[in-house]
Amino acid sequence: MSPEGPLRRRPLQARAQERVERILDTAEQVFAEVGFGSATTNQIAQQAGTSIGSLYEFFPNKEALARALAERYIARIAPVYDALLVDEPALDGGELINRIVESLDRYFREHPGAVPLLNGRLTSPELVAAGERLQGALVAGIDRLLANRRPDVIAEHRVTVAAVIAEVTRSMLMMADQVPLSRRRVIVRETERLVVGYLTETVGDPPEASTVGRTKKAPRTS
Amino acid sequence: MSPEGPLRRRPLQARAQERVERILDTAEQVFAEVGFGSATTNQIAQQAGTSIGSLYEFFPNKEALARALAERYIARIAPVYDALLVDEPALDGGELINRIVESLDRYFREHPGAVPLLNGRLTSPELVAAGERLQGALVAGIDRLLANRRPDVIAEHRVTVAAVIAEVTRSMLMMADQVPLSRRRVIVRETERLVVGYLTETVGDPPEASTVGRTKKAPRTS
DNA sequence: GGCAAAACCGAGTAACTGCTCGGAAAGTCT
DNA sequence: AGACTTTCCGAGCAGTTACTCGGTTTTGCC
Repeated sequence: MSPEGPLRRRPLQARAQERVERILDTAEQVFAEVGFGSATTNQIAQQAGTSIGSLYEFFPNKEALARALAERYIARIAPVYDALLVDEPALDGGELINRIVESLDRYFREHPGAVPLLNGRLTSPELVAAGERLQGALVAGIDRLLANRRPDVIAEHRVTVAAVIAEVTRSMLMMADQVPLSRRRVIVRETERLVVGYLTETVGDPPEASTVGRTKKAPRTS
Repeated sequence: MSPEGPLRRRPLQARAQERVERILDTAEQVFAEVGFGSATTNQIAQQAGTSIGSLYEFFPNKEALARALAERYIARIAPVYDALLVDEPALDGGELINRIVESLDRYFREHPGAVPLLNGRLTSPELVAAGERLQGALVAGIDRLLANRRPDVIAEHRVTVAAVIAEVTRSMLMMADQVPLSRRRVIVRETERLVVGYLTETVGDPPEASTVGRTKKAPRTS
């Protein structure tokens, strides 16, 4: 689709590869700080401890920086998403939710660089698109899990529920990322409650394994 | 706090006032499209059908555009928030939630210009700060409502719950804003379910009016 | 060591940016 | 109409930006 790849020339030597990584790290940070538009390539190069010449040796232009950054994000995070979204029959619904939410939280805690991709504050269209693709993968994965566990729910409703869960999880985790660590745990737990409560309310699915006798129906809101 | 107001000179004649409004409208649009950093004052002026000279006649600099925009947002939306957050004893919990969510949704539908303030995609620090102030008001308001209705919940937990509800509502409404109108209604209804389900799960509060005898406690998860 | 390819550098350039300024035009008042 | 204020304009200035290019240094290989 894109006329040219993000890299003008592929770095062959280890030194150059490290340099490219360092440039991307810095770009990530600077973009997050001042936005894509206000970020300057000169500053990025300098802050990365290299020269603009070297930067442009590998990246054809400023936008390519964002594109390469997006690709790096996706490459790093995609496996995590995939692993997250395989069903594990041993777990009940609530435990499954806990696993998903907490795994995502742990990932973002350990890789804070991936946060900007989902917090919506990005300005480069490339990065925004990458974030949306990722979120789409999360929706699809949750939808698959739901289909597995709740074949009775009709597909149309199911995809809505999946989208809601994905969005809420994303938004809450981004919120958790902006508070001190002690509070972060609280928010993560609230996220789990939120999703569980929502599922109970919509799909009538209690987090416990099977029906325990409580036959409370979801309210008819017509 | 701010050394100078956002306007260099206040427009006195009607023509000038309209011009200022048109400049702000355009700035809003351009900021949303390309971000604050990449937006150029020349382009904003031209797209607003005026000249840079006129733009700088009223706005001392580019940042002042963002500041004025933020003030306009706040001035427009604050009354809505205030009206939203007064308790109405006639309504039960679920109805109250519905009122809040649907009023907010209606406001954003009728005033799409206010959306950027809360969707997090803004780049100017001024606008981000304004959005956060607004969100803070929502949290405080919900907290007040909760305190009214549920004096048994301890304050610390209550403010957490309020923050979660505010964040989730915000995030869902922003999501609703990006889909076609028919789907939008669906998302709004899901938002209500989400909040109701969450309240049931955490505070043990059913949307119905008062205690009906069920003394189910909030789950002890520690 | 010799040599070619890869990597690195940073002063320089063309283009663009935010913003000014002097003057023309439109509005208001008497 | 005349005088004064407000509004409008856009060429142009000083500073900045993305990006180039010629040359130097480093690396890999014989």
